[in-house]
Amino acid sequence: MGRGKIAIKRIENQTTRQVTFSKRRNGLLKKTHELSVLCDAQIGLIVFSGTGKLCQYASDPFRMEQIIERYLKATGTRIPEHDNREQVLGELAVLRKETKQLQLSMRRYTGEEMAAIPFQDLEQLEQQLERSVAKIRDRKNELLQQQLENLRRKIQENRAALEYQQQHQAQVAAAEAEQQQIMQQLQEQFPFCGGEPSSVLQLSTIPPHFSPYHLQLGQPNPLHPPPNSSTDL
Amino acid sequence: MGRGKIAIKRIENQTTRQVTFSKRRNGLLKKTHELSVLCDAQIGLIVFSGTGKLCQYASDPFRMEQIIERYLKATGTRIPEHDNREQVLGELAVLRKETKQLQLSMRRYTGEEMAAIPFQDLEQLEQQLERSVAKIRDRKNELLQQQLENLRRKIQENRAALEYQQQHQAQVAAAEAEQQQIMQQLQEQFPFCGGEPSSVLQLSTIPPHFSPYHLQLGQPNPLHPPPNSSTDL
DNA sequence: AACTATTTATAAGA
DNA sequence: TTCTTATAAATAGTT
Repeated sequence: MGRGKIAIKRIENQTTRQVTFSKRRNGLLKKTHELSVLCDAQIGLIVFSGTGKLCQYASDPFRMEQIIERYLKATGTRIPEHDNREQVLGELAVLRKETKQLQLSMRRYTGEEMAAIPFQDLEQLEQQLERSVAKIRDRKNELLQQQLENLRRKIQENRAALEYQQQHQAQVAAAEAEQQQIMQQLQEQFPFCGGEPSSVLQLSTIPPHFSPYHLQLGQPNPLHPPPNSSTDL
Repeated sequence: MGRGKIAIKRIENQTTRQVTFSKRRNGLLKKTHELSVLCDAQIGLIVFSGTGKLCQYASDPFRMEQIIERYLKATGTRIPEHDNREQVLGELAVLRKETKQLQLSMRRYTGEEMAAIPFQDLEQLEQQLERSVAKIRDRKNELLQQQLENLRRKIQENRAALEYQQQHQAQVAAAEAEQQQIMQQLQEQFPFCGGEPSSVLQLSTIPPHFSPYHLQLGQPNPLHPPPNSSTDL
């Protein structure tokens, strides 16, 4: 059809080829549509041009995927490597088996389902469980020891702080008593003086090692630990 | 084209529709082929007739699957439910998780990997294991009891058989002795007779309760158990 | 893209 | 389905 007849073989002239492609592609789409409408057919058409451009037709209420799906189903074809299907199914099988095995093991470890286990295996299982229990007891002991150690240390710290405080109070009391005594002696020797001694005199009566710089509250002095601090409980 | 022009809408007459389908389908296939050859295009055509029959065209060096594959790749489409893909992947995820969990449980039951378990859980685990061990011991006992019972029964059977045999032998011996005695007496009283007595006389000397019908070899008589059969061992 | 001479497709009938 | 054939439609080559 046309001014001349042409042979059905690749058109060598690129321009002519592209023009013809354009014209005939439209014709093909039109014919495809007409067939699907006139005869109630489900049609999918996929065209990749020589330059790689895609053009498609799918008869109306459907989409190309549905038609492809129906095609694959009808022909029993699978798109290879469209997914890693085989691989996934393989892993699934392996996992199913593994899970089943594990569940069985667990049931044996919890003492269910023993009817099928022969005596020898029961013996082994028992021994394994005994070993597990032993390990768990060890671990429990370990934890208990740690906790104990923690408590012990805290108690020690508390005691050290307490003892230091007590010692301090005693020394303060001693200092106060000494001061009282001195003041009393002063009053006896100099009854004409007022009740308050000079601050200079008062300060000099406190022993020099009680200056604030020697106090380390809350932390026992590691060089001079209080007595009985390291052996009991 | 043809004797008359027709509107592009579904042909209601079924025969006409099928005839038209056949003609136009051929035309479409021809046009498709021509386009693919003339213009070097990759074309896939899928046609399902109104009656469900499939007809297809794929431009030559290719097969339909390749064209579909290229199409899917080009459009980034996935065929939904082309398999139970989602379902499979879902199961895979679940199984992976389950297996991991089971492996962890197993490791705990075998006493590995306890570093992360708090004391309370260790306690529980220990108790569970103790219960398992108890169950296994029960089961072992059960099996041992069964075995014991089997042995006991066999011994009993053996003893019964043995006793019967002994008793039988004793009675046979007694009968033989009796017979000897009778024969001796006979010979003393009738020295003229030959050494062999009649078979009738011989048979009559065996007690009647030793007929074969009373023998039940291999199964002790439950109504008359042999002495000492139920308390020892 | 539009034109048009010609080829091709096909509707209706057999 | 296939053949026939009048006619509609498609399109090759041209502009």
